Amino acid sequence: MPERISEAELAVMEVLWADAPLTAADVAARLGARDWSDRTVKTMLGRLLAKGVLRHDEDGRRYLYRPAVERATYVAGDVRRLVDRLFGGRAAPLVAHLAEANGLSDADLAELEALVKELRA
Amino acid sequence: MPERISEAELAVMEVLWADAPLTAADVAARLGARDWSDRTVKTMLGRLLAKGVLRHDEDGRRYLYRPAVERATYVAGDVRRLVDRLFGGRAAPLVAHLAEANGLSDADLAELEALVKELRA
DNA sequence: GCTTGACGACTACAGCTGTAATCGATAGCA
DNA sequence: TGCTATCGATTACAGCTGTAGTCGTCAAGC
Repeated sequence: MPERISEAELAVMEVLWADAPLTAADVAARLGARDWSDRTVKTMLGRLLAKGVLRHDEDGRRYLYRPAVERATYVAGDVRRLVDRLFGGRAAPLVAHLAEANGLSDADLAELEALVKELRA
Repeated sequence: MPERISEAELAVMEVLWADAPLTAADVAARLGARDWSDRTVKTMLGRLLAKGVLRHDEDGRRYLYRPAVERATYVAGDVRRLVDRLFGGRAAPLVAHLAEANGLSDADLAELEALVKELRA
């Protein structure tokens, strides 16, 4: 059962995937670009705890937060949802789409060629 | 400005991308698997009209609905959002992820190899 | 010791989403 | 011509999301 993480919640997760454990204040500080009130950050942390994708340990009177799911796990779930929703559950058409949409540079293609070669070996 | 389409709304769009124009009743009939009340289908159609992704023409006392955006356009936008959100805006890491996550079968890899070869030519 | 500031818990509220119900007009059948 | 089934328009309502504000407590400085 892959827990859904919303857009704003994801920003918080990214901070903690990059560095953990952190206090709520630390997280807020590292979300400078978003310019949220620290109240808002607290709300996000609370919701993420409720969803089970964050853990917290007591540190005196406050909490230290850290991810309870790995980024790769979340990413995999999200990609799978996209593939299921829009490409009939098959990855190959998505790759074809990326290629056709000019989403792949020459360098990407070279890299991809090497990757394919390796996987087929 | 790519209009967001929710999960349930997408089901309605898929019906109309597959065959249009259709009446509300037709759409409801083709959503059998979802088993929605036709009220619900009407709500979806109304919201999709408001979002500008559907058009309707009058047909006597009722409407005939058809898409105002192509499926490929919507898919491209959605894929781009995913790539931006989780892969730093670069498509190659997504492809690598798909490969590593065993999302690609042997047949997919063969197909992909041919595709890469063609694109690099 | 008393005050103030930090912290977590709880509450708020509007917009979106899923899932409908109700209302008013009308078209077709009896 | 009057009743009923149908259609679109409007309204409902709970849960999620973005974005906070309020409250009670406790710790640290004065």
